Amino acid sequence: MTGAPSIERTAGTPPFSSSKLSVLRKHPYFADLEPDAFDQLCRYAKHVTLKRGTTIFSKGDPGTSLIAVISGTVKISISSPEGRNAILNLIEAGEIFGEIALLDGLSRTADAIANSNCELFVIDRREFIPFVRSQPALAMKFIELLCTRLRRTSDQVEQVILQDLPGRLASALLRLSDKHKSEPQGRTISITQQEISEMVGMTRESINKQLRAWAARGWVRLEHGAIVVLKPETLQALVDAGANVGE
Amino acid sequence: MTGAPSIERTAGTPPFSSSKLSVLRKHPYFADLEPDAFDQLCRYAKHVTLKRGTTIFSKGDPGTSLIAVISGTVKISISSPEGRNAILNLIEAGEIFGEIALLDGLSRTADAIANSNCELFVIDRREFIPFVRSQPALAMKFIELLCTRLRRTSDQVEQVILQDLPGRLASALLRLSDKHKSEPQGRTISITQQEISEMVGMTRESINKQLRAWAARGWVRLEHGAIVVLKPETLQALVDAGANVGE
DNA sequence: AGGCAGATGTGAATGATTTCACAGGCCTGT
DNA sequence: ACAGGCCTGTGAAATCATTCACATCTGCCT
Repeated sequence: MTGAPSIERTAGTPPFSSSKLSVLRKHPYFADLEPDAFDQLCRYAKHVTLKRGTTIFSKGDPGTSLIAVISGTVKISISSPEGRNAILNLIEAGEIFGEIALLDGLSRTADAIANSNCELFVIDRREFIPFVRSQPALAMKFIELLCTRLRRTSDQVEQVILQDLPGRLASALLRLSDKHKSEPQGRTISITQQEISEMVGMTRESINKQLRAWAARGWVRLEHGAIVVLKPETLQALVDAGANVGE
Repeated sequence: MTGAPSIERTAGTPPFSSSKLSVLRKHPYFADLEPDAFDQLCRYAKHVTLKRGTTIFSKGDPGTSLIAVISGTVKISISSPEGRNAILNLIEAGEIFGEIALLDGLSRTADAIANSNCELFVIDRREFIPFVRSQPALAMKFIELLCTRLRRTSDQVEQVILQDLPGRLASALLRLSDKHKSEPQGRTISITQQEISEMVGMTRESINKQLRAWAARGWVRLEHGAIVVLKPETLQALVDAGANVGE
């Protein structure tokens, strides 16, 4: 919604603090990469900081870069002509996105928007492709990444087609809470009900009513801008059952 | 629904007629592979023939093989506990499937069932993985394949969430008819309405009513077990509009 | 402290799809 | 040639989710 040009064409900030790299270093995509290779990769990257709401790229843009999130979260979404929109994924610190267009050279399949203030690393295709050739292990890493994405997206199709509102909502909550389960705040998910509704593909009102019904039974607790999953097993059972078995 | 064991564990038929390979050879995945490499790949393959309805593998199975379709079509689908099921893809002669589990070594994400009598080539992971290492270009091919699949699946999510029945049906018809547009029978799609309903994720009855409405306007023609798309541009316009603009 | 923007909570009316219950048609196997 | 099994066609009733129209509530900015 901003009139700003795509991030990919703005000037980068060549030097960057190496401490920021630890977020990436820890992540599975890069963890078992040789130190040299990793450093070289970082040398190619542009460091970018941007404010919540900034468009990073839009569906249909020629996509020539891979982007890593250093801090903040990025929303991958699609919107219809009538203004409805669907959130396909939320990318958090340490994760990367934009790999499809990078790898096949075609246009971006969705919009990417900063969902909070963000710091990113942007790696251009021109520098990246030759680099991959010099590091065959990296190609394998990307194959794994693509497989993971494909599994996740297939799952989404499955759920949207086969499950009803309770099932879809439950599995969205479980997926989101699993992402953070090892962290101090436990199973608290920081997200608005509006955002959940766009991930699940149903209206905010419907989501709200379902969440309150579950809150009344003690399965979740609702906070302002957050949801705490209290009974993950119960929600999981709901997903496995496939439909309203006492929603 | 058959009690037969998974295809992957049945004995193959080592020798096979080389003429059958031309179906594969023509396809983009293998077209620009060196002849030697291609021949070697085929030597690893088991040739299997099976009848309509046979289960090739099921969701959750350990997936250790890549499968190429020589003739017939294979249905990739998922079913819910209540018996609803969703068709994710139809694989036709010359195409391959099962690559996700092959590449990441995890379990199969969906069921694969012979949708007609089929001839297949089955390549085992044990033989395949070393082969990929000896042919780095092949890894790139698989990255492309995965990207294609990911684009297609993302599109599906987008449509199921953002489009209504007419939009989803129209785009399913267009996708199916595009696959065969270069063939003699033109835009005739051989498929039952039941199958379409499972691809689109709505009931057969709803699909039937919509199709008849379009047939009355001359946008499609319905035959027994087939649909002819007469006005692809009109259907495309319907998809682009995003919703009922005179469905 | 005031006020606005974004987030949440609710009910009634509306609308889209599903469910259910059939009927006829077409093809295939025997 | 006939029987049974998939396909297709249709309408009425029931269900689920959306839309619409508000009322709070919270936090933040000034």
